[in-house]
Amino acid sequence: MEDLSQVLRHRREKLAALRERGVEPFAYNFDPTASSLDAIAGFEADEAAEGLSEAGHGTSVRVAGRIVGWRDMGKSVFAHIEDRAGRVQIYFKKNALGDDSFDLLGLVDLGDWIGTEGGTFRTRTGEVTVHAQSWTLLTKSLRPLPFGKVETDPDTGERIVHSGFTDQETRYRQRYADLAVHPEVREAFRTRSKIITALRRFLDNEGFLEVETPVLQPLYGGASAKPFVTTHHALDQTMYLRIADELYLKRLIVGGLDRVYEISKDFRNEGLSRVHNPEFTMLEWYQAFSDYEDQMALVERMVLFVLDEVIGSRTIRAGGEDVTVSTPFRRLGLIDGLSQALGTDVHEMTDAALRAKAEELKVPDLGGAGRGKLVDKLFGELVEPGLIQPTFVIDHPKELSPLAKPHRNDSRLTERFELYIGGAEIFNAFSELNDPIDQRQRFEGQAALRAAGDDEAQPIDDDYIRALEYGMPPTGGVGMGVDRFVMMLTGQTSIRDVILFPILRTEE
RNA sequence: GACCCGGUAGCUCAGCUGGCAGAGCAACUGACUUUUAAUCAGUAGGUCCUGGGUUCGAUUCCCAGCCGGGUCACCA
Repeated sequence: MEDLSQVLRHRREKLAALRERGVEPFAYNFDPTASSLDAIAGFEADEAAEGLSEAGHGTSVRVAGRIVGWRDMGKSVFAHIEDRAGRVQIYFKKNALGDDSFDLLGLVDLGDWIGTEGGTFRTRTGEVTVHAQSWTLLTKSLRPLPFGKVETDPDTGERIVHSGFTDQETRYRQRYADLAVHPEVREAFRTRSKIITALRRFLDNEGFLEVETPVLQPLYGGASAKPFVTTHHALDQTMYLRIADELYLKRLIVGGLDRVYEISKDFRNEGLSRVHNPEFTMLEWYQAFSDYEDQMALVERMVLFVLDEVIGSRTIRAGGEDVTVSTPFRRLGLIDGLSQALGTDVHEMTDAALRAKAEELKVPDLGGAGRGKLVDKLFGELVEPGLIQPTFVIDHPKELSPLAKPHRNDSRLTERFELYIGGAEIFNAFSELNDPIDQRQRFEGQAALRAAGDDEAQPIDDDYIRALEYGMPPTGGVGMGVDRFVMMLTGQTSIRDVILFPILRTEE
């Protein structure tokens, strides 16, 4: 006999007892006629139409679900089952089921899946309930789920959970158990799915084509990040998991697919945090003939569309404040914002003065940061945390943006924006650099940084240059961190709460 | 990577200054045919994260490690 804990042993014993009595504990199928909530709604409709039987029963239903509540009264049992729609109470009565069927209920546990059929009725306390005429075990659960006791506050109707399942580590490692006992977690991931569907619908309506580009790439690019590296054996070739989709999508613009988007898993070999998971979901789109101004307008429409379609409110909880989203979003030049914060025109400051300011503020990890990086660090320190209301931060220094087009009015800057909401960066976009000669120079600048030890500088992609040489029309492009977008819309504060299976160290 | 907090029954947690390991819920046995945190009576259940050390004796103190959470750093 396996060395099982007492609770697991009891379940195995019940499994054996079921088989002894000729019951298959792992059934093959069941055919419900209604969801839990449909069963309740059906009864209420019958009741309103005065269509109940003399016994007070509505239409008979077949429902199936996981047992989440069990109150044994001796010769009757009240249980709750839960399915995708919600929960409904089942009433098992000995003289309605017969002795054999009723006695088998003794081998049922919380967490088992069952199907049942019967008429619906309203109990003395008013709850619409299925009066079981028959029931069947669909799956025996051999491991107890960590259900809390659920109480409904009689005054407020609020759901109070006692002794619930709260250990973060176990909830992430055993997401199946977390989902099984937490309807609100299931709901959060349904919302995530709806948000992604809404994003797709929005872009489809705008005439974009959804495409798929390589996850395994011979050369990575499109962002500054360390990649995961692997080997393809047959080709005997080093491959990288993509860190961004950008360069492949822009190749498609060159090819004449002039509005494309991709929703992808990207991978960055970096640390984990509340807002970083090494594997994360990115949405990128590229639109020919548009610039970053056009894309700011598109992003505004997109955010409102998703809020209206999915959340049903334009007020969300972000960065610890209620944020009411209204367009147009505020625009703030990165240099202007920093100049205001410093009380000095940044353009007038020497590199040494910027560095001195950064050191004064104890900005960490300055290293050999150049002017652009200093400006960016100072902005991040002084301005970013206050960007709670939706704000486009625009016109970043050139050296920070090797794939962005030079600003039409200021060659030191690029046409770029990042959208901040709740203090978090969620969108990043440019007027895309399409001059292949300039692009090669930018790549070479990156190569120099790389040679100087910056392992996140972007490698030179000759094939991408070749594509640009054929001619890429003026193009606006946007990248969005989907996980962070979902966090923002749903008020979650950890990225792990919007990713079903976040990365954790392996057990043992 | 640094710092702080945590790891005890299936779950949620208590365990004082080192002295036989505790509760609630879940489980098990019994009672109960409209209950809903059902109720009542009883029973069982432990690698106190791991490995060392100190001690007559360690869940407790010390050291090292593992795993998680948080903060910071990194990640434009």
